[in-house]
Amino acid sequence: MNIGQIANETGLPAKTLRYYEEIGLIQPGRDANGYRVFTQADAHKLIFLGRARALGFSIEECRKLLALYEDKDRASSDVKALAQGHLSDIEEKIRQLEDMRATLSNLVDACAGDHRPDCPILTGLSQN
Amino acid sequence: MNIGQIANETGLPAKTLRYYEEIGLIQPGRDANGYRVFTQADAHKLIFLGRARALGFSIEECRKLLALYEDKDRASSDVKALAQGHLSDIEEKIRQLEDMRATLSNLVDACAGDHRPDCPILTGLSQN
DNA sequence: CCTTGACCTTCCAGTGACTGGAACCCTTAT
DNA sequence: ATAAGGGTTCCAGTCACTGGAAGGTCAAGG
Repeated sequence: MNIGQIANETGLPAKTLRYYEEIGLIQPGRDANGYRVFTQADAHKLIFLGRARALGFSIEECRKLLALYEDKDRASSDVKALAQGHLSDIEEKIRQLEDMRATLSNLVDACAGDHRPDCPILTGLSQN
Repeated sequence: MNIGQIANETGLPAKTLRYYEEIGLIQPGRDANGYRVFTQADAHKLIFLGRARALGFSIEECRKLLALYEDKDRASSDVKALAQGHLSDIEEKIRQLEDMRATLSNLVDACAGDHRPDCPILTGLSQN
């Protein structure tokens, strides 16, 4: 399959597939005309990658997940540790965003939002 | 004040202050020796910026906030609109992260995490 | 007077994970 | 012959810094 077809099948942009090859996540073959040739195994791998990325795993984490996935002798504890680490990261980010939301929504609620210049949002950002 | 002192006072790294000058957020003066000279007004502005950045406003949003802050004829509705837009972004990000957390924590919970290779996390990422 | 150390300066490169665009090649249909 | 719709490479840009190199400035100590 050519890059366009695999892009369709996996939902990943062709640009991304080229990038993944460049950084060594995938190794598609080449046709006589220089076009990349993707197998069904590549498609499978790419769907795996797409899912992992959608769960917020970094590329390097994806690389490790892929290695574990392909290592039939892995210990599931290794996978679990990686996933739990990432889960902690996500939870930390959620906490930070919730802090921001709390502060910001207080400021927004306090602001009249009319034609007058007085604004608790601005004074909240500048004061104290 | 020199850059080091202002960095101390505002909690922002000197590198960041130079960057903020480069992109036109601040315009410190210069001493005869070429050193940047910061006033108390600069410090005030930088603290404002630091707070806005800590609330997740982008640099461009900060630029607008600063302009509104310095425009004594602004309408508070303009500030509120900006802040509400950002608040929506934050809430959207929280939603996405919570989705990730839900999926990921299901997978993690399903994984035994022992020496055996069977791993619901990997199968969850690869299947269907 | 010289040196040391702590400042400061500029400029360049790298981060992560793509994304856009230019310039060009290949294939098929008209 | 040409046009459309694939594909290729390579370079630049994104965002908000951050690290580092090479060098200038300043105050204190020997």
